[in-house]
Amino acid sequence: MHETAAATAEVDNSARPYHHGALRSELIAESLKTISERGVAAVSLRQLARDAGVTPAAPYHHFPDRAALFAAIIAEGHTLLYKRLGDAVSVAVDATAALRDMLVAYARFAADHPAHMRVMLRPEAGDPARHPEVADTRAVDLLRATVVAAQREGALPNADPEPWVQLFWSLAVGYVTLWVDGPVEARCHALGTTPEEMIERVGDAIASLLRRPRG
Amino acid sequence: MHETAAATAEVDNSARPYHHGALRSELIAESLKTISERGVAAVSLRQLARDAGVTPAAPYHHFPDRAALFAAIIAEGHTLLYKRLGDAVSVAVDATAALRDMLVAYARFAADHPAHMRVMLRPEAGDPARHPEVADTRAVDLLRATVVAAQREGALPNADPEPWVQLFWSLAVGYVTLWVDGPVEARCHALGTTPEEMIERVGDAIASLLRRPRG
DNA sequence: TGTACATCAGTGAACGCGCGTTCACTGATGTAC
DNA sequence: TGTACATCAGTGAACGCGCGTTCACTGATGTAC
Repeated sequence: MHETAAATAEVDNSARPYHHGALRSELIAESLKTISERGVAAVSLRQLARDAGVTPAAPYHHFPDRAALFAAIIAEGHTLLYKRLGDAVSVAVDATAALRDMLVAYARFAADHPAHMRVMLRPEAGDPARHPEVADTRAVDLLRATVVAAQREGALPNADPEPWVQLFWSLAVGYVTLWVDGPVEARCHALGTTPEEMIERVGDAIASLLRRPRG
Repeated sequence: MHETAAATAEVDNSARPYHHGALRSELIAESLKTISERGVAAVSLRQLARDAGVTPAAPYHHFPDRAALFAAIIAEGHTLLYKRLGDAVSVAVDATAALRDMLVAYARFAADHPAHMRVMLRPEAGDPARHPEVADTRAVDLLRATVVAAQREGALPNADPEPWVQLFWSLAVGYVTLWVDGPVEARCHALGTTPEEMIERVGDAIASLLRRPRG
């Protein structure tokens, strides 16, 4: 076993190809792992290079600087999130249900991709001035369309949709902010529930207001 | 003028007392300035010491480590915020108005104390495990009392108040998250309004739902 | 199918930097008698 | 009122560290003919 292990280690070392082959995607994967475990601030290109078994200068062939890495993660996050929200809207029975389900889908996205979410909540990490893809508006455009649909259905007043857009957007962002690094986890535990269940109830609460019978 | 300035500089140097006199509060003040201008990550005890004209070791007589500084800022922020929310509640005509005005007051607090707000949105910076004052519940307790009052007034359904507490809390946190480092400023500008005005409209929107005539 | 060559994606060493924190110390302050 | 002494809040030097980034380089890959 000893010789075999030594031989294997030797072979592994000599067999390591000069070109990594998928360094860019591995750097992103390592970043996400670090962010989940120790936060955005703990990410360094040198550490990522070490994790990938590569020289400190190698990442610079894929990302011009640290902010570019974060910008790539944010862009990827926007695409994943937009997909989730689109799926939620497409199966909803009406616009009120769509708004409720978008909220829940947003929180589930955060639960399934906490590292993406953490970076998305710190857009300045991606240097938006130099990386405009950080300011992706697809999700909020979809939200606006859904708000307008709710207005047409009479669930929301027929006034300027923008305050409603801002309301639902803020609600989703606030919930995940309080969840990923804040007190929601502990609070839900103290209340005998879970963050996953709590966001459903919050969604039910706001939906109940939209559906309230009125004269 | 030359000699005077030189003399003054000399006097200033020799007149500088061995004891600073108010180092702790100056360190906090310098932190807040740095956070407003360059973000939480830019704060370092060495730089603060330099700003205060003091040796790098001096701050350690007031804060055992960097996290303790942030914990102190968070605690101060909680007290300032709680005062604002209490004032808002105390002048509101009914519970619906109180909920609306708490939301607006929360946003105004963030506008007036952006540095406090930024740190409060990153509770992990204050190492909550070692500094329990970071998890201050006065604001959310006041919110819960107001939600219960709204239920008594018939503005909200008489069910579990906690989802409503979570809803208003998330709404406030989300709005300021999107404001202090996010896209709300640019978005409001594009819409021909301001973040200060937008939060009023969001407050009106949610209040209109609570007041909606119903049969 | 073979070869020349451009390009790509690594290496390895080095740069300068600022950071958090500790240490033994000392000047200034305040308190007990 | 004066003095001894404990305590407080500074000094200045040093520690080890990891970071982002740049540089001249070279091995591997892929493409045009």
